[in-house]
Amino acid sequence: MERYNFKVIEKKWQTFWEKNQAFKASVKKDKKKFYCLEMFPYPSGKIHMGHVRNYTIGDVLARYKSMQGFNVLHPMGWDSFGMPAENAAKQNNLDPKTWTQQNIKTMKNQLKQLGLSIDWDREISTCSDDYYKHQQSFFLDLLDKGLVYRKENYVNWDPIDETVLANEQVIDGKGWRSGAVVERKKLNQWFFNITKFSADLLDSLDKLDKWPNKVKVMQKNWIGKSFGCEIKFNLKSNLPVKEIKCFTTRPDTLFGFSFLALSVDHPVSEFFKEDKEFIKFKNECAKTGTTEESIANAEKIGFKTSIKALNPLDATKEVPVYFANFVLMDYGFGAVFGCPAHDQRDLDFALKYKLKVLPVVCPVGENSNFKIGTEAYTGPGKIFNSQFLDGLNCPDESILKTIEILEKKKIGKKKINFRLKDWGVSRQRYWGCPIPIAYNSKGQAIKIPKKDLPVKLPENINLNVKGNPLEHQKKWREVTLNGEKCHRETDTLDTFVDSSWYFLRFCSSENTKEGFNLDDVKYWMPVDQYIGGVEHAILHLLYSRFFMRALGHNKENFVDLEPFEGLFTQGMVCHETYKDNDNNWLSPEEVETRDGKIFYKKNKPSEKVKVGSSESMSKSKKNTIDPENIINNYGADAVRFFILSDSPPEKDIQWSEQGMISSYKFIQKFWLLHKNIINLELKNSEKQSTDIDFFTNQMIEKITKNLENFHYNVIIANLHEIYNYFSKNLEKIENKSKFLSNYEKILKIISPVIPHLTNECMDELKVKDKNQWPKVNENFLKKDNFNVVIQINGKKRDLMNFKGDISEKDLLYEIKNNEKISKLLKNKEIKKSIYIRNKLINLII
RNA sequence: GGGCGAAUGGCGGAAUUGGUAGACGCGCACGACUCAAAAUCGUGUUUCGUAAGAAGUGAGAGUUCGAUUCUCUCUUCGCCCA
Repeated sequence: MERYNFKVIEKKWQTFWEKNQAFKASVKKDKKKFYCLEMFPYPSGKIHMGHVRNYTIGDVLARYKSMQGFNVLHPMGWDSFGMPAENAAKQNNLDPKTWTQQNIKTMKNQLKQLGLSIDWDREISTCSDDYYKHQQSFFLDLLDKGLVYRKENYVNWDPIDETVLANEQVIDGKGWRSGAVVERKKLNQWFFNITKFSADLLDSLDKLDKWPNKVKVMQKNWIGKSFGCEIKFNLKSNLPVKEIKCFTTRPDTLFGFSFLALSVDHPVSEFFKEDKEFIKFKNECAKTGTTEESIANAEKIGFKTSIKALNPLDATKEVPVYFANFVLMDYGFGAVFGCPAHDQRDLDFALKYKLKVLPVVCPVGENSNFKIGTEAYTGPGKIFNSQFLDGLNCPDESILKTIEILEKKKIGKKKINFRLKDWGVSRQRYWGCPIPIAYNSKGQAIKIPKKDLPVKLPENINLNVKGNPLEHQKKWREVTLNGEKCHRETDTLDTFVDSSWYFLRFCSSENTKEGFNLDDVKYWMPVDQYIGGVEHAILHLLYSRFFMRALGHNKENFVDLEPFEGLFTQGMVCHETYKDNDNNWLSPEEVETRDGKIFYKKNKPSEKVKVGSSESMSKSKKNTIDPENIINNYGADAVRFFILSDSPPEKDIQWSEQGMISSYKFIQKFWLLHKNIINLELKNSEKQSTDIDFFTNQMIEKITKNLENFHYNVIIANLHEIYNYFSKNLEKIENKSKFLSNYEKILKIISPVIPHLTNECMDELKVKDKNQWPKVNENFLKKDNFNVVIQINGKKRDLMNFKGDISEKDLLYEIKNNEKISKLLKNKEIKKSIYIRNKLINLII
């Protein structure tokens, strides 16, 4: 019998789909739409297994929804600006554009080999000026709306990459790519005013009921709403500044106030800028970094000033004012009041500088002698040592009551504070979207007129220079605006900007005039199902949510503001890691398994290899498997089948060569089964049992349900069940046409997973409506007979087959004839029986 | 330190308005075919026990006729935030 030649057949169908524009999407107002989107890839060279998993999951869904009659939009594009292109181009003396385009070509070809149902006519690439000119236009719109502004700000500066890093690009105080110790530097930066929408971004999370809870919680924490109070502190000093504002969530601990700590960037620091000791201290602080994490882990240090602060509730008490490294200028007011007894950070500081520690919250079971040692008390209790606040229940009553008092005395007011900061979008890099701004001789920022967009990136320039290569492009920088000589902004936009609206662009990717057409967007948006890695849970998703609001801001009837109605975060693809004796990573190709142990393949075949834990595939650990090799060896259907098989899609999956081979065998086996089926020579006897109808309809129901719930790994198990059932029952077939009509339905319901094989099979069967999801025939879901579990005292004792809906009385009668059960019931009285129709009976004796 | 989640055979995992635990696959064992091997096919595979039977879903308790599923306490692991 002929083997299944996946190379020929997969190519055949991929060509067929392309020629027939099988996946081309267009607006059809009378049809219900389904927008299925997977996070678009960065064109880094070749696709990796993570892409295979992501896009297979999306493709199965897109094909299924299309078969269900939805008008499906399933596009793909390239997140093609970013540092890797610039770095690679530097190394290989190439233009980033050339490098990127080559990669796109390679990866597009690889994706096509997977047989994805993508509308390639809508392909976009963020580094193309067709795309970024609209982004520049949006930038100007947002500027007009007051949602973009420029300010001087401290940034995380990566001295190796010579660029500004976002807080989340700083890990343990080091650059996420270079590993360099991050410094603080003051630069003029462009900001998106994301904090304007803090409250809405937070509150709207509740509406996203098709998002994983985990992601919503992460966003919630990130936005970080806290309820508290802003308090005015009077100062005693010979400086002109007489008061300072603080934000606190614990105003009720005000009587435990023993120092005031300011950020080194606080306006008050202006009066110290000549002070050598202060400058030294400030430089010391610069080493701490700016992330909350690095600040939390760093040793708390302070610089004592001669200023005193008065306790706003009792002006007879004064405390020292410090500058401290743990206070951030961009949270609250850059000043915190220290209450060491009830805050660990404040306590560490107070102990170090020998400041007073007065407890004001007394835990239940303690008395007024309660003392604080080296651990702050943050739990509940009763307020004491606090004059008129004494006796209040902490925290519920005490916080509100204190705010009330402070408001009455006009020294404080209720305030809601967010942790979220505005989004700094300036990057000192070449390979990004140019910011459509120029500066005149006075340094004023002037908008590039929309008619002059795009501001194109200069091409083929020398990248091997210090700092931002664009700064060296004298000619490019020159521009005349309103008759005035100006020079262009040389910073480019953070690439997260590119990906914050690409889903809108897909709706009308061919529109050259606007970024998107409002009617198209109204039809296609929101994305019904968005699929991607959980690593984008915060930034990309939050920025995209911001963009919808920013673009829609002041615009009536824009679209529902949430871009992604459904979100699914898939797990990573993992593989064991291997090292040689010198701790160098080894790739899976360099090792082999013999007698359950792992050895070198080549140079030292008798020496064992150190096997490490299984981790997500990464080039640095060399534990990657190249999808292209796998597709070439086993075919796209087999890869799709395997990548869905072993684990639920939301969890990590373990790459397994054995599993891959067994998936390949399944495709081959199924083809043989198919050939056996179509070659059956049977009469159409009337005798055929309805067994196969039951099987088929139950399978349709099961697979439909599993598709709806993303239980794709269970669908693979269902496919095995289907194979097992058909191969075992082939000989029993008596009515071929009935059999084939069931088989047809089966081919359809498995086609989203293995589309090439099933399309070929359906073609041979001359199936007409291949792209239609079969309906369940309810008659074949209800069985005539049921296996009823017989329990005695809750323990399963036997299984008996009865007609459906048999009465309890009849059933008990039948049970008594059961030898096994009657033995157990002998001389016993049945005190009670619980009967669950068609399922179970439990006899209590 | 806080939040969220998870824990089921040798392994990946399945089963939810509380009702047959271990679907399906991998691995393993035995058998068939073969001079032999691979491939393929068949049978078996939670543990203990020859068996009858008993135990069994991280540990312990609770609710219930009945708990992998619900409640509480604990342990371990993962992720996020600090």
